[in-house]
Amino acid sequence: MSLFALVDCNNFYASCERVFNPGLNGKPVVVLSNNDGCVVARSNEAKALGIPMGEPLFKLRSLICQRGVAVFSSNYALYGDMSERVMNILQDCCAEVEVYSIDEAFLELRFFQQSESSLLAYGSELRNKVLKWTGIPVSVGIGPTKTLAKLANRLAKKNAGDGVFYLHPGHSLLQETPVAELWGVGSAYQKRLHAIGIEHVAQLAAANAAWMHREFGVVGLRLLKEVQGTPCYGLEAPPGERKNMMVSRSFAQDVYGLDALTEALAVYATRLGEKLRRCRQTAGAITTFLWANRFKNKRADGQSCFARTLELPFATANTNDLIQWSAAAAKSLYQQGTNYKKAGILASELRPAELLQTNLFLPESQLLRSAELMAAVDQINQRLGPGTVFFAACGSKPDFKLKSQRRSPRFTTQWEELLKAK
DNA sequence: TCTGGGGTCCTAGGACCC
DNA sequence: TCTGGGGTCCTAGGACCC
Repeated sequence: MSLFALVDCNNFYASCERVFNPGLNGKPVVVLSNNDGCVVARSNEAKALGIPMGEPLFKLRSLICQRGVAVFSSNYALYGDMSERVMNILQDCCAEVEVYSIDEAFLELRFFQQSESSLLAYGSELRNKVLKWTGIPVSVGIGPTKTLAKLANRLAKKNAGDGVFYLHPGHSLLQETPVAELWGVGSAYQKRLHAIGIEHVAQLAAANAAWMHREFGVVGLRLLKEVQGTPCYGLEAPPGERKNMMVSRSFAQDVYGLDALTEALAVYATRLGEKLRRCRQTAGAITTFLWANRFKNKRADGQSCFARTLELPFATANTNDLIQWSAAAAKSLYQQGTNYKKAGILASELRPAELLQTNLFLPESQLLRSAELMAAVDQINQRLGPGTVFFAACGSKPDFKLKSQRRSPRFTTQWEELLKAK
């Protein structure tokens, strides 16, 4: 029988903040999205106060004051580094690991004694090791498919045990677990399932396969099989070969002018170039997006998303190229009088940077020179801090568009920000 | 006043070809 | 005038995930 474990860090961002600030233990903690807009992580105490995921900060002001909620801006340098430490430990403990997101990983357990007690013991050992070595608490869910392991993880968090749960397909808890708790069931599927009387996971597991296929397509069929204990998904290879790469941000305020939009896009193009070069990829096409403010749309037609895709004459990861083409696309998309709230650039048709692609008008030597220039820029920015060198198109203060007023120090990645003894 | 930033997969429909 | 069947590729949009 196949066996998967899902290891998920508890309230990951909030836990990271606590590792370096133990005074936060037992207190409500929330972490905000970029721009300090919404709540994206909550400690258990914050959840108990009824703070929902995704709630905008402005709706929480009074609660935060009254209950002494600690509020942090996202500190991705810190979270990314802590994540790497956790994942390294998991990879030491198990040969087959898929890092699924910044705070969770699937493990495929092979050659494993499959009694429930030995599985639970293995989970506890993982848990204790990660907690001891990083300070991050994790929960472990184990089951014969990824979907069941994922659900087991939820149950591990909910049922105050020791944070480990093993779920087999016939488990009695499935009779009272709502289908919405399943991985792959969002609000749309939930509504359709409810409409035909399927409320709980056990009811879904008893559904007819042909009928599921007809009603919900292959996605629904796989969901059914997974819930029944037949794996349809294995561990995925690391996303070395990503298909797209995106950089997008909301603006702190609505933007009306083309110049300001172009400047913002230049900043995103810079980030995108860095991301591409870090992964040794080039983009064969880029799509430039502009979004009008969807909460206060001032357009007569109400349209809010505008996009233009450009097939590039040659694949590139050069910041200057990305800036030029995204600016050209923005110019063609721009409409006066629209209040823009967000913009972004998507790189697609990614291919390895080693495959230099030239054409008649672009000799190889020129491509090599441009790659060297970019490498030099990256090196300087790495050594002296991000944004030390940048293109003039980004304006004079490249980071002016992001609000991040409550970020904790980057304890583990910047020497100047090391935790100091008091 | 203030509302995240990424991604993936699947399906349907149109264009085009033999 | 009649107007098949099968395949591929592309795109837009929906649904889901963290």
